[in-house]
Amino acid sequence: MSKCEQCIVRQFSSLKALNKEELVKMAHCKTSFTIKKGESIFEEGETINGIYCVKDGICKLSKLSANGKDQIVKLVKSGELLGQRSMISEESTNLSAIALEDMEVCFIPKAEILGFFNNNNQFSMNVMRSICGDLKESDSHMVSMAQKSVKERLAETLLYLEDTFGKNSDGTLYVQLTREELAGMIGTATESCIRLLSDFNKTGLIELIGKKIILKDKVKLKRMAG
Amino acid sequence: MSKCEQCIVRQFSSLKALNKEELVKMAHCKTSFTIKKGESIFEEGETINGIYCVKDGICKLSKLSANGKDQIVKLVKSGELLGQRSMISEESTNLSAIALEDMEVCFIPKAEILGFFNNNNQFSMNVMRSICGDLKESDSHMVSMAQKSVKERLAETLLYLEDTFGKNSDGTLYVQLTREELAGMIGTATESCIRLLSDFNKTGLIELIGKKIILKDKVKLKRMAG
DNA sequence: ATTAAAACATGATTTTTGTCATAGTTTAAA
DNA sequence: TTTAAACTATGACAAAAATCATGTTTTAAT
Repeated sequence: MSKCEQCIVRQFSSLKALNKEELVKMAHCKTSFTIKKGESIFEEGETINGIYCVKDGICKLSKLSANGKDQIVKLVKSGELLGQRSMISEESTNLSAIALEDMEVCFIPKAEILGFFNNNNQFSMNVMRSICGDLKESDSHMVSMAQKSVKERLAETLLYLEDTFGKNSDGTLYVQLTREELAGMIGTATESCIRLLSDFNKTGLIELIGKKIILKDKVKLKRMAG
Repeated sequence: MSKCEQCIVRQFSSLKALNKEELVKMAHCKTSFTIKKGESIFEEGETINGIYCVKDGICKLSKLSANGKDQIVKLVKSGELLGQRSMISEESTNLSAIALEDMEVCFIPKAEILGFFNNNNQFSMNVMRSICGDLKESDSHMVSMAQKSVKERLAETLLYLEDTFGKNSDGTLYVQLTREELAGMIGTATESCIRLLSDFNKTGLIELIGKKIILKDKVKLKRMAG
């Protein structure tokens, strides 16, 4: 059992408000495990009695839509928490969390977190702020979906991916999504997504190296994203 | 200055957790006012130092999109609170609140609410739950926008309007939205919205009486909404 | 190394949706 | 009460996006 004190999650998430004593308590009740690429941390509809800390790796939060397609609602990277909403609402999860690469996560039982809520106002406020941030993001995401064209959404999403997850030394986007997953992020058919990537490639906005993507003209991409 | 004890907002919102003493405190610092149909309670980008209680009336929360259209993110009715997210995030509002009918609202200053946060855990949990509910709703709304056709979204929205706000004695939907606003809810062009309403009318799903709408076949509408 | 499955790609076609134009109707203000 | 502005409605057309078909490439399993 490792300590939580130096954990990346502690540095970046609501957990930063916890004191030494609380961190020790948490270290004692947490369970750590690894998730292989493609495996799920939890699935839509599942009941989870606690929250997950993402120590390493990236996962997608997705929701199955009525037409059978997976819509990706959000990507989550190391340092962030998962499952806060379900825990607080005392409901089953409305999203599935699936690893996009191998991951290391810790599970903290609900009782522990609720204890922190009662004794540490700063922690409660942090959690509230984090959820409020998600809400704002989700609302603005919703407006994009409703009002922007697929082309605009693709440009927007490519910029988001580079800004949030960075790029490899060869300049390609770090997050490796399949075309189907990228289509699932922007809410379109896989073929439409592929076709637009092809267009972007031809017009010099991006460069495709196999299935990897380099953003070549971020200024134009930004203008296109609106 | 009226008491808050019997107020509808106290019955239905997070405020239900407040005790008598806290309610008295709140009654002393609140300011009540009326908002005429079409007027705004606050506008996107404004800083609001507190929250609003909706005592009477319905308003729309909308966001101006890049293409100049107003996307309606949510409708809020009496008994609900407004502005929680902005207050907690300590940011300006990301949405405008505009009255769809004459309204009565109260404003509670931020300091007061933060005081309740510190002394009343149940209240904090209620606020968290309420925001978590908004988040879940927003995520699922986003998936609808991304994955459903305009026709499906219209059917879905009409059902939502009747279920949430009810109907008049003549069977027409209680909330009176213009076609432009309805289009703004489902994320489409006004003309497309009007055209589809016309189709729904011709196929007996709904009946149009002037600009009022009656849902005639909710079963088929549900099936269509998917 | 071979092979099946998954992922990528592109063309052809249809459906959906947006835009522009025009006209009738309702609403609210002078 | 009249008059302008806002709203509703519909047609014609253009643009955007989905679907279906087909073929290639990549990946992973045997």
